[in-house]
Amino acid sequence: MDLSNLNKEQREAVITTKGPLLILAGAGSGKTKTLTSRIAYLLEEEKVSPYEILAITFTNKAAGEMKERIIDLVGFAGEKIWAGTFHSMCLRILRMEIEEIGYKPNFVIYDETDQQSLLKQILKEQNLDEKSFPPRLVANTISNFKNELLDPKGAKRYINGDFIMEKNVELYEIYQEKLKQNNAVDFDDIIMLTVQLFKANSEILSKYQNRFRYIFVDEYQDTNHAQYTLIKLLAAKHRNICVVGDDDQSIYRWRGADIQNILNFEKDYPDAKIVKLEQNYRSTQAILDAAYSVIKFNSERKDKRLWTDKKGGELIDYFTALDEEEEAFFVSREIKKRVVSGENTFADFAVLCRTTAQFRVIEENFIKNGIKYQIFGGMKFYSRKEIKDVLAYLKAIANPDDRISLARAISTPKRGIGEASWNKVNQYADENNIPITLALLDAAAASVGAKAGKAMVEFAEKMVEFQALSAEIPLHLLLETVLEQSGYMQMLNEEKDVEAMSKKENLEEFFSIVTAFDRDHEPSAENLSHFLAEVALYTDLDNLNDKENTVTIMTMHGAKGLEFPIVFIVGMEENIFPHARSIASMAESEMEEERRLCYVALTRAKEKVILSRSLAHMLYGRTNRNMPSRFLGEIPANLLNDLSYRKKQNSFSTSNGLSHKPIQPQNMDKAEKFNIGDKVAHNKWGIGVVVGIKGAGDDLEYKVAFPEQGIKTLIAKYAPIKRA
DNA sequence: AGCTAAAATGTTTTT
DNA sequence: CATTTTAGCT
Repeated sequence: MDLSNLNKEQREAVITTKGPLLILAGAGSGKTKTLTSRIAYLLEEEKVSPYEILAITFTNKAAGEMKERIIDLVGFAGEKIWAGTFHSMCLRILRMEIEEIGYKPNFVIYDETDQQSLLKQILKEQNLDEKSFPPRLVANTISNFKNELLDPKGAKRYINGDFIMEKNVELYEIYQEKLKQNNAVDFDDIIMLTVQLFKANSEILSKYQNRFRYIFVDEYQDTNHAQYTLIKLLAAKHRNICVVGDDDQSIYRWRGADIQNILNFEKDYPDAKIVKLEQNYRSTQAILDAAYSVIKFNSERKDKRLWTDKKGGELIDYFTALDEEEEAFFVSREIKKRVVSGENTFADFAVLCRTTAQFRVIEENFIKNGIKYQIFGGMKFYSRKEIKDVLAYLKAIANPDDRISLARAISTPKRGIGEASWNKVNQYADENNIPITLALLDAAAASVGAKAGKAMVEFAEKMVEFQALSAEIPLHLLLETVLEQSGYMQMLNEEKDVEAMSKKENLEEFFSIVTAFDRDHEPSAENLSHFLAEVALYTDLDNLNDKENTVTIMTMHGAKGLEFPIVFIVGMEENIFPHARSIASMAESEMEEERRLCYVALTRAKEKVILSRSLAHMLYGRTNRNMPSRFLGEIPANLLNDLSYRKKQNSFSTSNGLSHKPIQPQNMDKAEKFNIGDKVAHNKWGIGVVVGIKGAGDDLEYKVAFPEQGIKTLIAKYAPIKRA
């Protein structure tokens, strides 16, 4: 196999096929290329079967891309490797083996909303009020336990006489029982239960240990204890484990990621080989210098510095706006300028935000300015109300024990069944130890009122019918039947507002997703569960479409592993970035995580970074004023280019009176006048001839004929053209 | 039970 | 400011 396109370190990583290997890969150091080459090398040179390879990536999209690249290198065999996220891999195992630990194979996955509903219900039953036990916090505590592989028993050790913690552990215990009763698992269970399964049954563990002779884990710095243990168990037999990571890019410690996993790799595997990839192929020297100048303020890191052949590069632009509207306008203007001049296309840009709440202003401004964009993160498609409603039906069909989904389905549309009646049937089911569906059919015996009782029986009978259908007819037909016969469609048709219209559109889209699934799956109960699991693990990051010519708007977290020619980072303000919570926490470690996030954001850029902030900021209906982000101050002034037209102004002296002056275009003074027939030189397209002139002043446009590209329309004030 | 209107509350980051 | 939760009414 030809390895000549790899550098020395990359090649070393590729040909070290036996034993533990740690690849410390800096941002943009060709990590994916190295990983895919290494897998291709195993397949081609060492004749390893693709079935023996497990590759764990951070998103399903990354897994798909990795597979594609491997297929490019070695052909169809690449299709057969196991590649996916921790969650998708564990789910695949659980689907086959979960009965071993007392769940049924048709289990469903609870998302945060389902989790929240369950917790609220438990709090009510326990007479604990939500003020002292905010469900969010309880869920968080439980999540932390699970990430540490602590079951309720194990969690007791952490009470230490703390009343709140004691209650939290009690709640955890009940929550876990209820999940099992509902035959449901939450996100963290997916990992924890797989570990429990492996620990409970050595035969099953051996099966997978034997199978996976070669294991890869990407983004190892962001694995938590449960994931770490899982990999350690799986790799124990063959010990051919290759992990890739960068401590400077660890940005998920808030959800349990443990940096020690990467730092202790050498302790876990004393014979580990370590390869460092420090040459950066992505960014210019200016960007790397800026990124380094920020990250070097962290004390909790191994010092290292990326280098590149791409000397120089453009300075980091920096703009101060009056308010977020103007900040968004600035972004639009900069993008438009470069697109109209022909230097870039929309797809070259990303706008990175610290929080999803910042998306809206940007989005609205993009719409106003006709900038095409895609948004990743924020409100997910599958968490929309109408989608969650139909999913509740499907989940209850797949798993009749799922009372959370059943409760949602039974009350949408309204059937005259209220909380009181619902509680009665639940109690009746528990007391007689019968499935909830049977209890519903026997509503009268549960002493539910006549009207509500009749509705319950009707509902339950329908659900039983749907269940029978689910194994026989394709999903899209099942969906259609459910929407019709449950009265859901009728309910939507009666709502005549705009909302209802958009709900219907979303359901249409869901319908086509389901139809697409049907194309390569036979109707069966298993495939319904399979579909629901796919939906549960779906993130819109997986849908990132780089073929569309659009600007990408996303969080900095979402941008991990991606790259763009030009990156905007908006909201460079204290309290936004770094986030107010990490400032308030006083823990230096939280600030260091923000700083790593800044490092990740900066190193996404290939050619240019454009930072911005605004002087006034709206939060909860009040105007706030934030200081410039400390990270701005950490970038040396000689790397920054201040674009602000009011740069001499003090940040706090601009309260009132300042009107929105139009922003002056940067190269106004340079704009030359041309006539038809003049020869002009364009930065990107070379020499062309002016063949048309339209408009005047700021709107002056030239039509220029280029030999290669044909006739292009250029806005005079932005176009990078000179007389030739 | 279920609607409407008033009141309260809240934002990191995500598999 | 938005969105969600609750109280009060029918």
